[in-house]
Amino acid sequence: MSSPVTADPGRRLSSEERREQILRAAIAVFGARGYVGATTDDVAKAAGVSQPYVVRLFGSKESLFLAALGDATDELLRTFREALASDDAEVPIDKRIATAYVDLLRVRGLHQTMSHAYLLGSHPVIGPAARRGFAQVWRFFRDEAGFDADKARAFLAEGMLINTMIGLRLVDDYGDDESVTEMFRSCFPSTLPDVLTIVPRSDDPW
Amino acid sequence: MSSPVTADPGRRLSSEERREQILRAAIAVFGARGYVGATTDDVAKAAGVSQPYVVRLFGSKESLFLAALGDATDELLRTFREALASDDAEVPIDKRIATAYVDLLRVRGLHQTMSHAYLLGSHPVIGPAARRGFAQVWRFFRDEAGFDADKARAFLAEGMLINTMIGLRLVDDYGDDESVTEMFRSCFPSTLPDVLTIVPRSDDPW
DNA sequence: GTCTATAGGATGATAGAC
DNA sequence: GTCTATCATCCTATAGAC
Repeated sequence: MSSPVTADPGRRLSSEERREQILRAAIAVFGARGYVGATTDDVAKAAGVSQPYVVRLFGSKESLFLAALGDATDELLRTFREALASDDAEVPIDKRIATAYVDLLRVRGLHQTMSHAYLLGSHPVIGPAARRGFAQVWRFFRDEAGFDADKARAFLAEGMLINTMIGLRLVDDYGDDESVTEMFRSCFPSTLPDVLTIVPRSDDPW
Repeated sequence: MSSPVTADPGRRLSSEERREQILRAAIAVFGARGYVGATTDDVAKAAGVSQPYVVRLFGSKESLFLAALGDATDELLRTFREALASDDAEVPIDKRIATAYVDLLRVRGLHQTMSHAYLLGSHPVIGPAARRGFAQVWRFFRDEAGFDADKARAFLAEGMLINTMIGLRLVDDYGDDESVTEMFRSCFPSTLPDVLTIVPRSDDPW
């Protein structure tokens, strides 16, 4: 089936295992449909559980989204820190972080769940959480990676553009000309191996 | 009241005038809440008309969103072309376009309506429209402004970062430290006059 | 730990009057 | 050109059994 993260739907798991599983599904589903557009039933189906159980475990759709956003942000920062720590003298720091960011596309919906949150700044609950998460990333670049403000800004900007191209599902549907292909290529350095195999397509609902 | 675009709510207007008025409201509302999150009643209230009338004029919520997206994209390109044409030798092309982009923040929700659309790539109707609109902007940079691919990409990236900071409503609520203030400043060159007066705040619902 | 059944509240769209 | 009234659908959340 099309569920992105289902693992042995029939089994009885610990609450902790289920949480993880549902969070994965939530990131995929929220990423594709957004906070309001995604239903708790979408998430439940993707995780292979019932809709009321999702609500039961997380309390509300809002809490579920906050948990998914927190999880995505944590995973992003963890991956960045790994890239920073892997003291590969061959490859400069910024290059390693950029590669890590693109590799993270394997986690379906991660970039887009964050992007959706970043667009909801006027939401009374999600807004503040989104601002906190975004600030965490900024501080990583400044304090941990050692970028100056300009470098950090440029880096973040490229990241937001990547998120946009991913959200647009730009890969296989580029209207009536080739300029979009050029655009897409110029965003993903050709040195990166299999980008095209991990980028979500327009016919992929999640 | 809080309606962003209400003009003489009681008057009887031509269909064309009403369309314009409702489109303005739709851009503001969709920008703040997203395609799914915004209701046709939100738009109606912001425009000072009844909810069924909004649906009547545009056929459906989906068509209304497509119209709003098209309108926003048109206005963006028109503004860019104006900036390009104003042959001000003092200021280089890219600087003029950047300034025009920031000035467009006066049109509430314009940047964010586009950003929301760009996140809905897997939507069967909105996805293709969003890809077309984005490609139009890319082609403007390449074919009309004369940027090379690298320059166009960098420019687009900075734009997406600006959209993000606007969507986050980052201006007046920056959590627990000053790093966010720094981040915000580094995105908006201080040469720009009154950015802070036209940027939407976190307590502004639209 | 997990499900079925369902209440209750929006919300998009239609019918029809003025 | 514009409104009021209303239907039908969808969706979150709760109740309660196993």
